[in-house]
Amino acid sequence: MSAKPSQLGSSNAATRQLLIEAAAHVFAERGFKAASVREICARANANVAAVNYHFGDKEGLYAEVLKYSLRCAREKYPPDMGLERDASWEARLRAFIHAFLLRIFDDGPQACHGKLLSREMIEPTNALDSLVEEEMRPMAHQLQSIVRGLLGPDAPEETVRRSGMSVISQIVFYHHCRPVTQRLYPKMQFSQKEIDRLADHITEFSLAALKQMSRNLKRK
Amino acid sequence: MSAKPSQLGSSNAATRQLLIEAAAHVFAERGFKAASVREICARANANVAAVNYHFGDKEGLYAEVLKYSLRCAREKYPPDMGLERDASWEARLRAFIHAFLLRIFDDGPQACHGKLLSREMIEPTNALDSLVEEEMRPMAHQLQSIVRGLLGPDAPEETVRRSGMSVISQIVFYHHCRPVTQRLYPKMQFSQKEIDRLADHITEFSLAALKQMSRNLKRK
Amino acid sequence: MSAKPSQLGSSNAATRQLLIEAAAHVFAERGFKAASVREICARANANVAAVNYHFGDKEGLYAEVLKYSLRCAREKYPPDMGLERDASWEARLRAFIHAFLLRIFDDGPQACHGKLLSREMIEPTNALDSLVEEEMRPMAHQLQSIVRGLLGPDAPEETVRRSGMSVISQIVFYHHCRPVTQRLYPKMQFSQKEIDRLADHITEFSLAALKQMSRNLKRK
Amino acid sequence: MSAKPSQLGSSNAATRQLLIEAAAHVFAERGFKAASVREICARANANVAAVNYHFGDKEGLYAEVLKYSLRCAREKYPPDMGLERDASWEARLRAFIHAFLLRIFDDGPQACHGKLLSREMIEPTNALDSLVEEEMRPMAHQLQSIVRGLLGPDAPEETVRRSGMSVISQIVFYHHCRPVTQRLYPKMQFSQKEIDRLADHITEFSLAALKQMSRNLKRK
DNA sequence: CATGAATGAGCCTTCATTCAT
DNA sequence: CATGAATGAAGGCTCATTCAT
Repeated sequence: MSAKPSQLGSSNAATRQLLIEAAAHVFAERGFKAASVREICARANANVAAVNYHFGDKEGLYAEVLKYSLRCAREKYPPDMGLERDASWEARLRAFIHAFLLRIFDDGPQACHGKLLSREMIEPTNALDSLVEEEMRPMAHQLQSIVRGLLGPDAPEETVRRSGMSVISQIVFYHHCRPVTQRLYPKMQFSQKEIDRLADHITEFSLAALKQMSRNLKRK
Repeated sequence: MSAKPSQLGSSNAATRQLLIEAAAHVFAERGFKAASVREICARANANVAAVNYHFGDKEGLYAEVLKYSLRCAREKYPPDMGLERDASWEARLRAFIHAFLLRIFDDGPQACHGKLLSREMIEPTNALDSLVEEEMRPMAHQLQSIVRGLLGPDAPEETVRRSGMSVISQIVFYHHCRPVTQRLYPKMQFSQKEIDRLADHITEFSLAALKQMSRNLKRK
Repeated sequence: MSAKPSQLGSSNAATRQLLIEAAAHVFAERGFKAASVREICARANANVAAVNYHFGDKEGLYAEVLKYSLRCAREKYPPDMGLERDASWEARLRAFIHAFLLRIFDDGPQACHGKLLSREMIEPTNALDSLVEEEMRPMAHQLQSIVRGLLGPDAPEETVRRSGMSVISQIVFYHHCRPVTQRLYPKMQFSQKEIDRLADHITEFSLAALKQMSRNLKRK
Repeated sequence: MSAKPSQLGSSNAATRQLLIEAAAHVFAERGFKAASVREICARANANVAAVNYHFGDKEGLYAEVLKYSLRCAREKYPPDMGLERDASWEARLRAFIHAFLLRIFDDGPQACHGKLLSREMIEPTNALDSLVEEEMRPMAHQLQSIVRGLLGPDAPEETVRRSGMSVISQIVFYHHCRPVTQRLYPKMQFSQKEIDRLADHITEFSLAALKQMSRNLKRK
């Protein structure tokens, strides 16, 4: 309830958490190098030395931020996407796309998952390795099984893999290239509704492609 | 008369150019903030004060680098892509995709256009506005005319626009998410041949989607 | 009832002692300023705040370390050096030199007396005053009485005092200038045997000087 | 004439020199670790960044200080000590002792050679290696030839070496243990006159020892 | 009583920039 | 015109110390 967390009993964990959330914001906004420990601590109402005390150094804090950001994203958008067991491939694809879009565009004050990942793409840190294994590979598998379901059992593995990437690329694009798309089409806003429409389009485009490709495969 | 004459008479312009090329490299590799004027000058065999002398300040140099990088990319990969006037839409799409991929993956010492753009996506500078108008909007128009050619005249404008983005997203993806794809599939190398195959897949996927969508439109 | 009980009942005094011994080592190795309370506490398996709790502050700990180090040295090398009452002046001189050498080169884990004193020479603290009175003055008197015994009753007081310092200086030298002597003569090791030989030489040199000076005095 | 050296043409070299002299003082007074770049720069009327600009870092400055301090000592107290070629061994010994004492007690504002060396004894840095080779080994040789001259050709090499150290130790002692001697004998001041008397005593003591030892050798 | 958490001053270093030459 | 020298702000980090528990 008070501004200074030191009055609460759990001030240790509380300060730690505040630091992580503040850092997520600052790292997302400025990048690792340009982010300053001082700014992060100021946002968290903590002392300059708090980062070194709790996380060893700036890098340690960053690693913790990435972990936390991933955990948040997973909790908020669980990998099964709340689908029924017997959902059709089409429904699964739509759900996957929709959930991924939401996850990536979530700028909630606690995570900034999308922005942090975008920065990892440009300047990968050691944290990326585990991130790929823990988060991205499972999702890639999930998507590939959907794609295979749609392409049929005769599709070569490579086609499945590449088509999966074609689907994901469309999702990621709107986040990554937002500065360009917003300049190209200023009317475009990423409201909840717009994201829904986006999901519709990506699903439609991808389904069309996959169905047609499936048909092409049978023809051969 | 001085002890250290600047090699040649044209050293002024030459130094300027060397600075820009060195800076392109460093900005691409480290980002604007983390790039240091000292490193740039060292690479260009120039004095520490040279940047401020030639470009006013670090930002001025950065703007010049972006301009130069765009100019290089345009010269190397001209917008018409060397197509004949009467080429089919399919051929045009393939050419567009292929040229774009090449352009984005060109890490030539003089440009680093792809990496610089990637960084602009995450932290847009003032330079992005003109970049969008001069480079991206024309390309977007070009692509949209191709897409419209494939979707047919009845397709709503928005569908054309979004489908264009679906095509571009697939191209951009492999560059932007390279750190992830390389970790997911370590065998994947972006050799010339691989880029060709990539272009084939993106073209195939996109054509399949567009044709199927065109069919869907007619059915209605 | 607490989760981490402090091992034993006597942990208070035990921790104190552990701190002193750890501090002796660290202060000797790094010097007062460069020694960090954290390192000392870590070596003593104690909390960071333990130093301030037990000794007020870093300086308080240091003072206690010096006291302890002196006490240890005294116990191990008692001032009478185990000589018989009726030993000759020559024997006394030899015993004094030998005992002093041993004391100064003792790097036992509990004392580091020599190194600590060396540092006091360079940056005297308040503790030095009492150290001089309690330790050095008695030893100086002891040595001077030996020297007077050898120089004879006619020797002026100042000659006695200075000759005493000439003796002590030879002893101290090998400890203080060890880094240099070891570089000059790499073979030189301060084994027990070597220290014995050292004592022999210093005794021989000093006795020769004192006898000759005594003869010179009588001649006048 | 002005406080700010930037008005002089040679401000670069001037600032450098001022920094070295200020640093010599501060390093001698506080030791390497405890000395602060800020204090050094303040004393030299220079900016905090000046040290890094001129010497790379604190260690670089320290190395330069040691070099400079050695050069000063050499210029002021040249190794030949201004003796005539045919001087007797006794005269040479006296000159050596006197010159060494002066050198070690010189607290001139430019060098602080003695104090810096004392600190090197306690915490040797990389610089000590070359210092030993360039300065101490030549002096040790010089002294040993004098000692051999006095002990005669029959003296074993080791006796010569150790006797040399016995001489040097007496010289060094008064500087190194000054805090103790001054507390033991507060009247003792290291005025020019006192240093002369010190030289007399050390010479007398050493000559007495060497002559007596030479006699002992012959007797055998 | 004894301690884990938190503090703020201080450290060295790097930086883009400016100035006199 | 072009540059080497110098600047001061800001960076991350370590430190001895304090305080509530």
